[in-house]
Amino acid sequence: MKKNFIEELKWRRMLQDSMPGTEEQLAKELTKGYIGFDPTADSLGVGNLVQVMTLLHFQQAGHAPIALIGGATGMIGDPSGKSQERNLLDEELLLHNQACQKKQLERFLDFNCGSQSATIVNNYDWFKNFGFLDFIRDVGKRLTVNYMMAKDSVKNRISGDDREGMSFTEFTYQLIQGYDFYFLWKNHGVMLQMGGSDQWGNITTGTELIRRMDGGTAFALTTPLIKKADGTKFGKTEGGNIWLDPKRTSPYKFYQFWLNASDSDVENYIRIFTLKNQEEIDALEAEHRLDPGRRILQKSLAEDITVRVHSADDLRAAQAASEILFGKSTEEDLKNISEVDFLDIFEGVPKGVLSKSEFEAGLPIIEALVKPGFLPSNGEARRALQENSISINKAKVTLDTTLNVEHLLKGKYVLLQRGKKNYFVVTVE
RNA sequence: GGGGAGAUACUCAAGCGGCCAACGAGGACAGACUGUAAAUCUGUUGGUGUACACCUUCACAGGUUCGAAUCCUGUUCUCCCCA
Repeated sequence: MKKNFIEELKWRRMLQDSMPGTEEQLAKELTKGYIGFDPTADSLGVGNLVQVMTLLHFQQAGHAPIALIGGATGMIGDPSGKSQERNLLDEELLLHNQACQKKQLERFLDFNCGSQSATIVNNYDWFKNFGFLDFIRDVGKRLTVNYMMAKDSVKNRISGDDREGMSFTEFTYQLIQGYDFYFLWKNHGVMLQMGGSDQWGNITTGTELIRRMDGGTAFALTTPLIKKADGTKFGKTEGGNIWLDPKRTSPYKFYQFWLNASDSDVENYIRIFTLKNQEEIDALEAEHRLDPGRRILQKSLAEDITVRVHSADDLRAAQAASEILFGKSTEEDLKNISEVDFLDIFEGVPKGVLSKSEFEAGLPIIEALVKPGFLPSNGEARRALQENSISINKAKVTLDTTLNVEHLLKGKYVLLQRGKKNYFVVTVE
């Protein structure tokens, strides 16, 4: 039985807004719908995952999803939600990024299931030979500047307190994106564009163009922007973005990111980022409330999504690593694991080197912290020690500690740690 | 082109010529408490030595002074108003 797309999004809290008639259109026939992705990086981030999941639900509801890679629009930069002009990207980089993102999308969407198969298009294909004069004549003529100025993305940039002004290039962005929709509608029969709620203005420019150029009808649907309870931006940590690419964000960090979701956020996340159905989620939430400390929801969220994005093996490794790093493990446990496991667990952890000779002579703790590059200065190291925040091989140490060969794990590693979460592996050679 | 305001550490933002490594707020980090949370409390937040010390910092370059983030000159940049 096919799911009802709109209903599905609603209970998952993924529906912000849709144009009248959208639901009827979807009920009527197999519909093609698309979402645009920005190829500004060679990997999608967790922020993009909302859109990926939207496409996945769309496909599961019996429709055909299209991912549009914004090769052309990426060169311009979407002004929505930004107060500063974007740096432009060159063509070669865009193509590389696009190829990488495509691979990631393939992990979610089914690209080979007949009429519902997912497809990927690149708007660079139809823009690269579209001349400027042709464009302003055929497209630019259709919309008034007044209409374009009324969009929030533009208004915020030319008025408002922290306005920065905006270049003509960015001003035309909505026309380019609008034309994408027209092009897909005209040539591929695409009836629906979806996106985050910040895209509403750009999407409706598309439906407006379709109406004015060909008198056609098309639909729009947006998902809410994910907000965290503390008001900070979703998908970013102090360390930067959380990416799907394991080379950028290790599966361990990825797992930890979800596991660390706050109680107030996780109820949204589990609806949005997993395919668990309503009953499963209700049951998990009930269990979670009985004992929030066990973090049932966070765990099942993190497991589900880590397996989907990475693999079951990566999940196991991440869990094992978490157990060692955060569980009640001791120096004994560290000594007992194999070298392979050790390296595996600390794969994503920063590393440094010390020479064997100075180690054998006995190394004052401060030097051991600073020399390999774990802490930036002696003062910092001293402070950290006074705070009682430094551990060697999971055991707290004090200022007067001296490191020697007895501290070595497997004969050549030392695990430095500041606080609960900051680890550093020193290799002695 | 004319006039005005400004440039201080991660960010915002105080700073009578000496008591300024520089108030305060936010952020970040750590400790206690916890659930690897939230909230709360506490501490830290230029470098070296740790004791009062010394060194490098308040856009840049000079100058005045026993002494300058603080005064003067020039340079660069930013913002605002008028044309």
